Amino acid sequence: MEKITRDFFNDIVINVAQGLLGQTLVFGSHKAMILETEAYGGADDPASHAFKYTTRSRIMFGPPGISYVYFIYGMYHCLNVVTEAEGTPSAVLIRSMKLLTPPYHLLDGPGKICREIGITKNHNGIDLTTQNHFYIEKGVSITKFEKTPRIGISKGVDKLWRFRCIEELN
DNA sequence: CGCGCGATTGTA
DNA sequence: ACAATCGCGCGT
Repeated sequence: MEKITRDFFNDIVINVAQGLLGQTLVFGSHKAMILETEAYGGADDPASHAFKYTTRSRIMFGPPGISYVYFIYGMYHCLNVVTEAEGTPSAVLIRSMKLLTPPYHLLDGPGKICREIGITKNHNGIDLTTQNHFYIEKGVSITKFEKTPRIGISKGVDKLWRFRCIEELN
């Protein structure tokens, strides 16, 4: 299959968030189709970790195509992919996927995704465009998806930056 | 160094 | 509606 290149991620974050729907995440022996994403920006987005530059968010200020994995609520990890040019902070949070490898079920929620396939902070800062065990490959074309406010945030609720496939959800 | 909170989830 | 659970970010 065809690995997605840096050019794809070097685009405005909402384009990448939409474009990732239907693509396939490869992580070791696991494969899964991306069904739901959220876009997070920089100084213009108070909901984003990159609203300010910190030791944690600095990865979002770096080059596109790099993984951003953070630990939250004392027990969950969340997987993102950095987008836009270096110096323009943004990332796409992967919220739900359908496993294409056993046990083939729906991974509905960013914490569940990382728990099930074993993504941790050890996988933070990895260049997904140069790896052979952790990358995103071209999947199916998605036409029907909805745009809604992002989940679990208190600021920036006005932005419709959550993208979710309408079918495929079973 | 101490403290409050969070891009979540499972249970009640 | 709420507890679990702890690293991060910020103030002192």
